[in-house]
Amino acid sequence: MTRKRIQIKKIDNISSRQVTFSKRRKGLFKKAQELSTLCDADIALIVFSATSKLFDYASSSMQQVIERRDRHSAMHRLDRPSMELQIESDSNDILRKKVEDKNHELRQLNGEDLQGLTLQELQKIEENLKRGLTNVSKVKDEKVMQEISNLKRKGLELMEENQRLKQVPSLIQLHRQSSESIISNSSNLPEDGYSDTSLKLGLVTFSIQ
Amino acid sequence: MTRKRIQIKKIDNISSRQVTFSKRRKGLFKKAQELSTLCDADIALIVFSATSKLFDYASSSMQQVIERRDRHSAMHRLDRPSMELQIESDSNDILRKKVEDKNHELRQLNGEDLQGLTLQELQKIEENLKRGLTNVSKVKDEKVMQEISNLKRKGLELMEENQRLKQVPSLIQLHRQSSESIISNSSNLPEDGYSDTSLKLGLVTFSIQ
DNA sequence: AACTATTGATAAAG
DNA sequence: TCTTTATCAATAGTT
Repeated sequence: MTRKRIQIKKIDNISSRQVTFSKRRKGLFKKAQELSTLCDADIALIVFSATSKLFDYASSSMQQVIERRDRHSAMHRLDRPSMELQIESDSNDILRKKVEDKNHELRQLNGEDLQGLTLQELQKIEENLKRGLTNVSKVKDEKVMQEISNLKRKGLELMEENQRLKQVPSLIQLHRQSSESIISNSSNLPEDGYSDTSLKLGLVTFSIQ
Repeated sequence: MTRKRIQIKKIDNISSRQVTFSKRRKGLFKKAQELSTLCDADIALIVFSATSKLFDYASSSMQQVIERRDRHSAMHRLDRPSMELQIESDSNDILRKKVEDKNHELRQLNGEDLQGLTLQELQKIEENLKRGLTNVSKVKDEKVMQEISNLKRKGLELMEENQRLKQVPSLIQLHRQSSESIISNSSNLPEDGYSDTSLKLGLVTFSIQ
């Protein structure tokens, strides 16, 4: 694919075959991961080199993808599949079906997989979405209003606290003036007030989320 | 990779995600085959689309590659948790959990079970619903417009049919006047026209759904 | 392992 | 989906 176009047939030269294997293997795994990420696909890739080295990748879990494929093949084949796995996971299949059904429902609520639905069905989904949106918006708005009133209340409390604190320094001065020896004791009240304020500031910060 | 570089993250737009999936899937399978041919590698590739469609490729046989990998893993596992646990990862309990999670998600999209969510989480759900609603409405509107144009076309056809039928009675009268004995015979043509019309009316009713 | 000329893959648009 | 086109990405051959 570059300096010169190459034919897609086994590379004779061993070392260049190995080099090409390294380069292309890297590219292949990258592409697999990209496809998985971009398109939300579930992918498993297994590569054995000519020298029997194993390289593999799975977007979720290898075992899971392989089992999923086994089930898929079994479901879509009317002849005789290897029934070992089928017996083993019979009850699971029902649950898997449920999960897939729910996923399908969720995708439809996101506007996917809608082809083939009747106008009635589409309208039903649309109505459900509108109802859900109304409900969610209502809850959200309530929470917003609650947050706002919380913040306002806390703001008010802080302002009141500040007012009180502004009056404290003069109090200290009064104490100082009246008795120099009691300074260490008289600081009890002001310090309590201060730590209480910082606690409230902490609450505000926390509740903003 | 082309008109513009893209980020490797899930593609939001549904249709372009599907288009990209088709293109890249094709490319990925081609690369896998090329690597297998060029470097004599044994390769298995399994891809499930987001809609659970299966695509797979194996240079030899899928089962063979998978078994080879199992053997390989078995030989090289120094810490493997005895793959029973891996299979177990999809057992009933986990699947039940998945079903319940999906149900919870669906309820939340309907505006239930929202207490305890943060403002951010609520907003995220709200956004998802809006996006879904937009997508669903778009599909529905397209379908509505299609239905309308279908009905218009059928209406036109019926009008044309009516025009033709209106000209038939005079034809009958002409026949009556010329020969009283042929009345039963001459009614063949008009009756065919009539039954054809009612068939079309039936189709219209049917297609309104 | 690095480089780079070239082909290949593909995003966007129709 | 298919085609076309402009670009970006992968990589064959080379050092």
